[in-house]
Amino acid sequence: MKQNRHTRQKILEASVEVFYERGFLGAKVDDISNKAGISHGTFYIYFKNKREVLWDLVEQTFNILFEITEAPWEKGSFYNSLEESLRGFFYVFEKHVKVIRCWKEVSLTDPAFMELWDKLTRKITSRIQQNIEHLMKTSLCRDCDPVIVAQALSGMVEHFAYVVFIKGDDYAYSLEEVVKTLADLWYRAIFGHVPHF
Amino acid sequence: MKQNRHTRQKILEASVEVFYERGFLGAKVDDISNKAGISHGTFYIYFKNKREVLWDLVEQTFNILFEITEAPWEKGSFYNSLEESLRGFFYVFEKHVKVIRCWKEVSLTDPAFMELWDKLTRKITSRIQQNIEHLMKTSLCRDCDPVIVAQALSGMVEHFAYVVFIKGDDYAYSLEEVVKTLADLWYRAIFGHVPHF
Amino acid sequence: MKQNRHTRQKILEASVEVFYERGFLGAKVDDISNKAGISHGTFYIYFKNKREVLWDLVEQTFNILFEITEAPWEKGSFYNSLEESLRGFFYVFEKHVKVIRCWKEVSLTDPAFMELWDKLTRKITSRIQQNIEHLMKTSLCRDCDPVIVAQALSGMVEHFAYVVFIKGDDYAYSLEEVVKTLADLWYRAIFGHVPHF
Amino acid sequence: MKQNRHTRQKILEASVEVFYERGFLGAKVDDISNKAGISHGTFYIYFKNKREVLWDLVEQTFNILFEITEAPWEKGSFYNSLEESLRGFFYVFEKHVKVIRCWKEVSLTDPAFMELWDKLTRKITSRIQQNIEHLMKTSLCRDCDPVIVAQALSGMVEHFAYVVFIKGDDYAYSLEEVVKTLADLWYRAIFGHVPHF
DNA sequence: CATGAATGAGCTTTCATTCAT
DNA sequence: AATGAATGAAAGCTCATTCAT
Repeated sequence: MKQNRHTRQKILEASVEVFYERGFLGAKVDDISNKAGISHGTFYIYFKNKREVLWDLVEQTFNILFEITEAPWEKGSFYNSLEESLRGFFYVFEKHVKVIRCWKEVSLTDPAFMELWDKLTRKITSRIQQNIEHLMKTSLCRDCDPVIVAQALSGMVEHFAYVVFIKGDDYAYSLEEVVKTLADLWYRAIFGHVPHF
Repeated sequence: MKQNRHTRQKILEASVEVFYERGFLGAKVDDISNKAGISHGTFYIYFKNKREVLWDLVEQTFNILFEITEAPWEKGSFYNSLEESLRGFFYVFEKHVKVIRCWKEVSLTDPAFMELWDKLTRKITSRIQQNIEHLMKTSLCRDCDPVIVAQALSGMVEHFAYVVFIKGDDYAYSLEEVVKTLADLWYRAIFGHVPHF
Repeated sequence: MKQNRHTRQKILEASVEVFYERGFLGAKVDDISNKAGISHGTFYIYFKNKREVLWDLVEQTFNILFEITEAPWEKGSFYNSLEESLRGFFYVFEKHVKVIRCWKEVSLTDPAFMELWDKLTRKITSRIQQNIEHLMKTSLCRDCDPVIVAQALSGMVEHFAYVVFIKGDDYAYSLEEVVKTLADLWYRAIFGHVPHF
Repeated sequence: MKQNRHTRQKILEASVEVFYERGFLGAKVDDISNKAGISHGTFYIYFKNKREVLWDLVEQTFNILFEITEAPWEKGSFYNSLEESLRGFFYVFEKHVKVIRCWKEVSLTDPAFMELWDKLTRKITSRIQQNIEHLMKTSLCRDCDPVIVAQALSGMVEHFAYVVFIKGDDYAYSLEEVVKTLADLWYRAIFGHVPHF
């Protein structure tokens, strides 16, 4: 039973690497079992096929990401909360970037994965949107379509995470500086003036 | 000869659709030739394999996108230029979104496609970056790392284009409103105050 | 009509070269029509397929080789006749070596070609055999199985022709010396003593 | 593991037959796997393609043939040694004739196979050549170009082996008589007189 | 006659999946 | 549970041959 769980874990870990190196469609079950140090046939005891493996990985990632979006917004200033949120997002994104990349790859053709991604995205953007709507009500924020703004700002961050963690761009970004700059851009984009700390 | 060009064109057009529906790796040459209304063998008269077809499509798209980034920045106000640029970008992106999606899919595993995408991205962000650096010199813009800002803002737009044109989100965005909102966000993010028209 | 014959000839000539370069099975009709400077379809006006082309070439070669084996044995000494025969054989073999090589290649799997080659071989060896039998009757030749001897000696010559003309061995053979040496070997093998000129 | 070796062996054995029946280029992997009693896919577990199968077979044959040319020349009389050598050669040749035929077929178009054949041929002829040169020094042999003679005599034997084992000529040769006759021809060709036993 | 685009049968090769051990 | 040899469906690709112009 312990062995069981251990082997399953080995397959999951190996899959992350193989999916990342070759892409989901390019990954062969053989690559995975080799990397996991198990025989080809053993793979099929634990998973029906490689899609099930990815589904498992993606569900784990989904749950973690979904959870952090529910973390209560920090009490302090909006700017500090924003910065903290971004820092947290980048931290989790980095840890799961290999799975996320694969998730998005498969979403292009597999509706179930797409659905899950959308669910997460909707959660995130709707939260930002609510925040903006709240700020608009209290007149702190410029008037604009909160849906579009939420989409745009979350997109900006997600896109940046991709660039930083996946492409490993020539320009070596200091993560702290990125967080600070993105928070600045976000803040100003909404409030339309420079924050006074 | 005329027939020639016609068949080649039919293959290219069919490929765009098949690649979009099934993804590049999921697309079979048979699907393409069926959709193009030609026999299996004919495909191979015109292209070595499906990668060559995508390369052809991507090169066309690259050239168009590369060209529009060289269009001189409009004389008028910065805000108007920005809006016009975004409008132009969305227009072209929409026309080529199917190829672009595939391009990015393949870039995950094929360095040549990645290289071409990077070349485009670098061109776009470096242009934005120069613009920001110029604005910073004339003190119109807040002090910040121009590289990160360029990356973030172009990412915001690119990401939005994806959402609008590929996912066809439930929320039916008015393109004009999107352009206006993104221009606003962009403008405020840089200048840190509301534009006076 | 003249055009006709001319085109046919071009195909035959091109085929010889292509068959030689790529082997019969490796030769594509496209290679032949390209080398002949005609269109792909034109080939099929003149020949049913590439086998027919080779058959035509082989028949020509067969007729020439068959004919020279009927040339009357020279009046003079046996040794001189032998030398002259070998010289003649090498001369013709060189001119037709490309076709012959292909002929033998195809004979491995195509009975008709094999049959034709055998017919030639039987003719040649039976002639040698008769010669030997005649010499044996007149007691000039050592006693031995004329069939085996004929086979062996003709084989020796044919094999050498292959080496000289096809492989282009490192060792640059002087054709005259080869003829002389082979005639010597042949002569001594039969008569069992050195010839007195 | 035992199964493993067994299947590989079955493929090799089936290949010999199929290559012989259809020629190398005419042989289909399907023919081989059918004859071996395995599925199509299994073939590719053991060999990359049919060329690799032939290469394996040819290497085995090469090693055996190469080895026997290194067998020390028998102590006794030259004639007896010669006879024994020819007998040995015919014996091995017969066992491997199917592979040899294929080897020569492929050599026409595949340089690697040609190279290996040449290596063998050079070894054989150079050994004969040395033998002749030695005999010439001790004045036992007539003066002649040892290279040409070696080439010619080895060619005579090789050619005969082909005729006897591949074509299965109408004339049923007694192998013993062939060996004796070829030894006679060889001996007299070199020494120029009849041997006294 | 000449053309060359189009065809499709036929072959090669890969790899997810099964199953006897 | 674990193994890994065997399977065969599903692509990929080639090229001899046809046929409308």
